[in-house]
Amino acid sequence: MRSGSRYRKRLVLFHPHTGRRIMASYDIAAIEVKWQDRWEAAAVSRVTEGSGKPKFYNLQMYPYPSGELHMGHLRNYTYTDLLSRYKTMRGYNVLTPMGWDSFGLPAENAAIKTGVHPRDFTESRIVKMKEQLRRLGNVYDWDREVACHRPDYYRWTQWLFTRFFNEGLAYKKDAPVNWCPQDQTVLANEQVINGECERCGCEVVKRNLSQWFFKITDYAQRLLDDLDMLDKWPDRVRTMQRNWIGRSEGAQFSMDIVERPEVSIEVYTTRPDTTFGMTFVVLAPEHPLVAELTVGTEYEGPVAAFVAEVSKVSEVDRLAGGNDKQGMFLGVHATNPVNGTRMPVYIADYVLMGYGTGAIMAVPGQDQRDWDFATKYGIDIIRTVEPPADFDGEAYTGDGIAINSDFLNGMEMAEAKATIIDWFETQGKGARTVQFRLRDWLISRQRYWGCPIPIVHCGSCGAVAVPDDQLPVLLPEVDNYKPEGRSPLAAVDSFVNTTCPSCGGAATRETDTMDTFVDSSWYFLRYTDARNENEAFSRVNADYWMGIDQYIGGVEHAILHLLYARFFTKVLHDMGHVSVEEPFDALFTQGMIVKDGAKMSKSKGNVVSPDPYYERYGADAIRLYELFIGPATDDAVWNDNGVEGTSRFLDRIWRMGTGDIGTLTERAATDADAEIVKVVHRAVKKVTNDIDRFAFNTAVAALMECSNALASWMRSDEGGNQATFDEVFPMVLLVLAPMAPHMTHELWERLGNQTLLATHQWPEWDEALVAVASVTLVIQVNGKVRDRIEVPIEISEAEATEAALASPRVQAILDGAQPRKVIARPPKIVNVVI
RNA sequence: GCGGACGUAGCCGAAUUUGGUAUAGGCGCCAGACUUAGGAUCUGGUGUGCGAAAGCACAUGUGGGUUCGAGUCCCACCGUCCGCACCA
Repeated sequence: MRSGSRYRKRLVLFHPHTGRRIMASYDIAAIEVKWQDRWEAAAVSRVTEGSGKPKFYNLQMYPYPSGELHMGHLRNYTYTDLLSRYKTMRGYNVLTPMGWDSFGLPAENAAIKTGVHPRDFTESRIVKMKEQLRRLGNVYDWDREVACHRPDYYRWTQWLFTRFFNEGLAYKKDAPVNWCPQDQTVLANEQVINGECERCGCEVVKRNLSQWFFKITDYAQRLLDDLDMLDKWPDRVRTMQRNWIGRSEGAQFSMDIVERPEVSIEVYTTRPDTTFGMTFVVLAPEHPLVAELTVGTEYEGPVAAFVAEVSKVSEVDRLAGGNDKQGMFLGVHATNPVNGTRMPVYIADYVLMGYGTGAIMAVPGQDQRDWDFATKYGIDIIRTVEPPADFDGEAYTGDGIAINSDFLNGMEMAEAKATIIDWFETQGKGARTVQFRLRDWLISRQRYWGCPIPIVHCGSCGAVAVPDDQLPVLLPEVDNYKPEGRSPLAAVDSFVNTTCPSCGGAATRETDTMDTFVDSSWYFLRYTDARNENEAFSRVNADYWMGIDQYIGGVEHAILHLLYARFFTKVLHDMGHVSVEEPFDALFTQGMIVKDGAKMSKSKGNVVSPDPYYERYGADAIRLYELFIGPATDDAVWNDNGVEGTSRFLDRIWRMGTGDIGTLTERAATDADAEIVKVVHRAVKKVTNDIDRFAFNTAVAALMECSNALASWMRSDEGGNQATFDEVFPMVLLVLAPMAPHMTHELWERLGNQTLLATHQWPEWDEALVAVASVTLVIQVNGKVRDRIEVPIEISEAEATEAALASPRVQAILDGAQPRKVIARPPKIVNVVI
């Protein structure tokens, strides 16, 4: 890219001979600052709940305050501001707040490196980020700013935690959890991607630790069911959530152990119809019965060794084994409840303790995993579903007729399932059950820069919630931020040692902090009442603004944040704090900006800073290119020349508005004048419809086309009509304003308007002008375009046919012959078939 | 492996509603104008092949199909991306 401001350069350039200023120009920097000040002074985005207008809650996912915005980030911010300004002009009471997801590891890691307090680090970056958002021209209701690291916010995060705790929705338990050795903290399942830490990418290991969980599984069914209501969400995101929740229906039943009559094994299966085909039983290596069944036997030693071996292997490697399944016989047998068959009991690495009962009935005939294991260890295989005649696979998992299954024989899968479950239930041996893949949300973290968990551990009272009047539990100052397997808070004696709020005895504080996804699970509610000192938010305000009419963010949160926030909203609904059950009525997931084949990121070194573009082209041109770069849903490749293009377009609008293009005269309107009015009305309609469907790239294209037409009209020999220009040019400015607010505001003012453009109403188009009187009728012969004629739009089928056949081109091809068939679809097309 | 999305000029992309003018708009490129100069601005051109032109033929990943007509619908394949991945 070239350096130096084009606009500044133009300001000093004049034609050397004529003295005429040869370049339309304006001091873009001065105009930007001027209007940013005006918007602030006019408080265009400060809203109250008491407006008579319909409300519109416009929200983007609040960002981590990194301090450095790059072109990839700006796309998102441009969309939000565009929508904010557009909806305001459309007459809505628009809430567009902004805040900071300001707890988290970057600030803490910086503190470890440089010693600067995470709070100071974070606050300074917030200041920088706000400057950058202002520079882009974005307007927010800053009176509602929230930052989750500030005590006036996390006080209420803690308050919410204690509500969850009191309801039994927050609990502490010992469990094998995901431990990230790099970040020295535990992670939620949702934060482990293919066995790796979502943040740092290093391999996660399992550790048995006592951790805090939120009981999101209590809400699994509702979280699943209500996805159906979210019809303004991308299907993709809903599907991902459905899969993550992972509901399955089946049966649970127990089996007696032949050698140990006092012991029975519970199994869960989604294929109870295949129970007659069960030839062995498998326990997960971590299953509690493993030790019990082998203690004192010859199997005890080898099995213990095997279990130790398996637990050493990371989950990734364990799953990476694919078809090579490792297992071991336990020396005992189980009885198949449906036919009394005696079957060996194994442990195997392919059965997971965390799902179902941690034990399975193995049916190799109908399950490929069981097939693999059975063939490896020489176990019987019985088919109980008749495979299709042409089936040449191993296990057959599809639907079919039950065979070798006694009273199920001849039934199809669904009927067989229902029948056997009824049988289990009447025999009292088992029951119909539902399983979810979703696990409870692990929220404790062994890190400093997060919200302290407001719990006191008392020797006699157990875990006690910190009472409301003692909130917030402030983050203590620490000497060392470095995590060493436990929270840095644990090293602060004055923090740890306290008294029990319940009995007054000596007690210790919980030293873990919360996952930052807890903070972000309710911030949108705080925005509705951000300065409330007595409550997290008032129900009146929350009910006025919720649900969020448009939520914009990255698809990377499809499961994490979006699932947690839905969970929180449902809990708060159930507690009576808010009426809605779903927070986000409409969700839009925008694509990323890609450069050199990767998402822009500091670590990849492919970040494009907006600074030089601000210098040379200004905020409006950047915004416009962010909109124009491609479909909003798709990833887009950054093109250094793109801003040049949108800048040229803006420049043309500017020169048109300041009389530097063509001529305008006072005269009676001509056909060309009438036509340009139509062109503008059509553009207004298209821009409006395109914004409504998030097709910003085509909205910009429509305006470019419109401005090209305007310029040609003004440059034509007869020039443009002043009255016509005065009628249509402001319309163009108005619809361009949400995209390029600075320049349009300036021109709007220079055209003599007293009112602020930002609060002016959106222009209406006249359908009569949008409608076309005549169209091009395409005449095809055998599907190939052979002629085009102008016809009135209301042309009849007969007239169109006649006109087509009268075409000299068609006549020439027909050469006197009769067409076999004529298909007329007036006024668009006639196809003559010969 | 399973599921989903996508594949259009040199590049990014358009073709909304119901199958009906494929390639809008931008970038880039070529030529010209104004110029001491142009990296500004303006004018014209720009899918491929044949042709002086009119025009003709061929082009939406590949191959089939449905249809008067397919970028759009159906089938198979190739490629790219995303999600899930021993969840019983």
